[in-house]
Amino acid sequence: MGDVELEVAGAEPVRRRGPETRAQILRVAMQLFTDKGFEATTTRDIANALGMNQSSLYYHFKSKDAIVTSLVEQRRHDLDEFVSWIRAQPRAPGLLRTAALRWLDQTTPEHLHAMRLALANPTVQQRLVGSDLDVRSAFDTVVDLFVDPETPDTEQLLVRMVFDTVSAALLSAHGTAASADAVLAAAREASIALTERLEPHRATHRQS
Amino acid sequence: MGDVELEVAGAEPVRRRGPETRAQILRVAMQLFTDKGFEATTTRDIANALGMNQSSLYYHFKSKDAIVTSLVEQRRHDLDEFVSWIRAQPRAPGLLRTAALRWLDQTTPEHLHAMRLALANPTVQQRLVGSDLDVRSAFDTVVDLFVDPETPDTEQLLVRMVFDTVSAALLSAHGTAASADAVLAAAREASIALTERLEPHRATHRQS
DNA sequence: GTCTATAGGTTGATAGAC
DNA sequence: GTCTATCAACCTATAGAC
Repeated sequence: MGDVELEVAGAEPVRRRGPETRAQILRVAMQLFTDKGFEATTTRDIANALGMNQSSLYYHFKSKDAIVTSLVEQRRHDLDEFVSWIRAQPRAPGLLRTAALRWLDQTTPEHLHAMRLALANPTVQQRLVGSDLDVRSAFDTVVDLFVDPETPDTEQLLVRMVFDTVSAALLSAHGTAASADAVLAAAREASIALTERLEPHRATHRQS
Repeated sequence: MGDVELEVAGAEPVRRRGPETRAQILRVAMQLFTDKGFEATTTRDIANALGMNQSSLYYHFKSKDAIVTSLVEQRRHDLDEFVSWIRAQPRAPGLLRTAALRWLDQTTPEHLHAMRLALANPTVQQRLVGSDLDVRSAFDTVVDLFVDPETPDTEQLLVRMVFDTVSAALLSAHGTAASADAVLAAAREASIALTERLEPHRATHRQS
């Protein structure tokens, strides 16, 4: 394989490493895991990108798994906050769109990185199913707010898709020159279009 | 890791293997690559699922890579057919939706399997970029029919998303009990909702 | 904190008998 | 066609010096 030794930090192998080596490892690992995938990225790759020895990583993390895990934790935390917020909202017509748009508004560039990482590593996510870091299970509770057991499967799925428009946009944008802003704007349009279909009775008043 | 030795064929390790061993290998490999990912699936996994020896695979395929490659080829072929069809269509208003729905109509269960495989193995797809089997490049030519260089990035991305609704639906459906039909129905709804936004002047006449 | 050295375990692939 | 045997390569992780 043409292993082209991806440039990671923007600079050469990081020469001067600040006091927060741990954070730098995470930054580099995030990039490599996203570009080459978790399994295809070796601990040597990460260490080399930082100009350090492979074994030195193990002073900061107890295993390769602990590195991804740490990366996922942050994302799971943000998600939990969103879930709390939405559970606290009164159920009102139009809440689906309101919630979806809020989810989009609070999506930072870091969130986008995290989503790219998740998209690039489905196996890692799958391995975390059932654990504290299971991302999908958090969304389940959100979806349940808008759906009851009698709701047709197709509609249940559409509700999920409303909250997954950012991932969908990232998927379609992959390999193109689309900016982060374009991705978010497209996701917003998609969320609006989908909710329009799920909550057609609108366009009149907006709740404060 | 709790390697639970996934049941693949529905039956125990395939006892009687027909004359088309090659096809069986492909079937099993498709399933394993989708469930565990290409890198995490060993040639031993594949062989065991078929009740044969690891080295025997190399009589039918020259390498592990050749197995995935063969899997991707079929999908690329179907895509090319769709591209030819759409290029032959006259450009008319509403073509975007017409094309998207046709794309959905011709989506067979096998296509869904192939898309699941692709979603589960982003790294494999990336490795194929630029080659004959690059799937995304085929879509580029489709998207170009509906977009010119001056089109805003956001709209370009939305057009891509119109053709990616099946992948998006599969992504959201992952881990749920949604059937293939529900996935396709949701994808259809999404395509309609998105094209409604991109081609708002409709709902009047439909071209024959 | 970072290094050298190395253990211990897999993995993809080949050689050759049957 | 399938098997046994085997290998070289590579990877994660640990031990211990500095």
